[in-house]
Amino acid sequence: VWRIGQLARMAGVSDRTLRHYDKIGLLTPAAVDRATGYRWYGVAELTRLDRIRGLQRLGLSLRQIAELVDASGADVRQALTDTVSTLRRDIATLSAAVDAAEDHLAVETTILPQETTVAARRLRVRRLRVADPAELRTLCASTLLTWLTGQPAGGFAAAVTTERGGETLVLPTRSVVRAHVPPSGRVVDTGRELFDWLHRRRLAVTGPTIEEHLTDADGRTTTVLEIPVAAR
Amino acid sequence: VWRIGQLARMAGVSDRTLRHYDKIGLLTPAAVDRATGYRWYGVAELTRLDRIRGLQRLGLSLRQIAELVDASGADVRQALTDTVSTLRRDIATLSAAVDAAEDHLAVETTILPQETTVAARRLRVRRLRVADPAELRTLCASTLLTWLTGQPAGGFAAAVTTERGGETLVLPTRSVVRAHVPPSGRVVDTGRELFDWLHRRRLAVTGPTIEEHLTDADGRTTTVLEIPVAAR
DNA sequence: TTGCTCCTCACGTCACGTGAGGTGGC
DNA sequence: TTGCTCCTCACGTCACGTGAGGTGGC
Repeated sequence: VWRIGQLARMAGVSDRTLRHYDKIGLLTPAAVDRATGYRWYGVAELTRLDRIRGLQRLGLSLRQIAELVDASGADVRQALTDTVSTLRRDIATLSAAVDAAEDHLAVETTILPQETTVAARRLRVRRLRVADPAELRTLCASTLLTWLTGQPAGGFAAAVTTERGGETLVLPTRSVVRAHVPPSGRVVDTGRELFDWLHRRRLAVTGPTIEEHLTDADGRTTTVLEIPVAAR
Repeated sequence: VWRIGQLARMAGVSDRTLRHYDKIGLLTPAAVDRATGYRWYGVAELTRLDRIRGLQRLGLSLRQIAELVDASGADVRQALTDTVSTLRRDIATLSAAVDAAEDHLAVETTILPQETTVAARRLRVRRLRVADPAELRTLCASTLLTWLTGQPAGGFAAAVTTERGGETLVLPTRSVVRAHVPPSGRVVDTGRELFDWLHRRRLAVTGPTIEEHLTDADGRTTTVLEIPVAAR
């Protein structure tokens, strides 16, 4: 009684959508002209299409809808409960991106810190005290630890890894925030930006900052900062 | 200096991800062994990968990142501003689905109303007054109009379409809420559920409800209710 | 020799949009 | 004859995940 375009206009969908539903077996025309391939739809198909679109507005996928379109209200409820959880997770993921983007827009920085969990780690270190941040550059071990919770000011505790002697330091599995020092950047500046980043997110420093110096065969070098944190 | 699996572990991504970035030209290995095809990565690639992942956490697509990974902070800001808008729209879409789903879960109903805008429409009608909703069934025109803002109680105004005579009624382009009467349902019950639905969303009725009776060649029939609305 | 790691295809995901190239009905 | 509508492929979208089938290095 209706051709594909008429049904499409009535229901507010595209004809391509109806062909897609036909292809996946979700909405089969009442009849198909053998000679021309024209699809013909009736009231039953309009009703079914309205239900399909209604369920889709509730966030269900076509795969779920295919199982639910002829099911009971109870089955729909069950599926909806699951779907709402999924949707909330998706929203949380997008919201996290928006928050991170707006923070980055607001703060004139180039670092892009990452929150992650790292495995336990055992280090052999030699402890020392540093009077001024400039001294750190002279130490320049591959792995350098500092006990700071913000801007270095006055003397502070530090440690460098060592082959023999020293003491063994065990860092447990922990949440950390990690950032690379940009190619053009200085470690102290990056450290400051990173502490600022933590403060804006109300994260507390829970242990030593690790400063890892990496060098490859081409002599290229980079520095990674890693601060253990906990929500405050 | 590092093989694909080592870089992957350092950066917290899968080796498959690194092969994907190689394929799309986003992150090319420092060297590839001609004989074995093994990919080798150095510090420059680690730095680049960290930036790629950082930009990804801000919601940028790999296509955008490919253009921005070597760009200035200003270019990144511009792209982020655009992306935040897109992300907000996506969040709004998902939130609308969650809201609709939770409403449906809360309310023990089978209708799945749809908000849409419809074009202007011209009808030739004969007006009448109805004493009781039961009379509507006896009128049973293909298009029936009622002036109600909630449950029918006592007499109310109505109209039916007519071939000749009567008056011309012009309905302007308008926002409407539309719902199908379920196969097993009664029109009056569906009307009540639909008015409840409007009230929960704080929508006001702004004109006559249209009750459209559709019949096809197989004699199957359905009824569609359409109420013009405005935000309150 | 045995694990572990690496390699290259190539399909699948989700719901269609968008041509390309051709035909039916008024 | 001219629009309008319909048809069937078939690729593209997004960022990889997941086998299948085979090989390199300790």
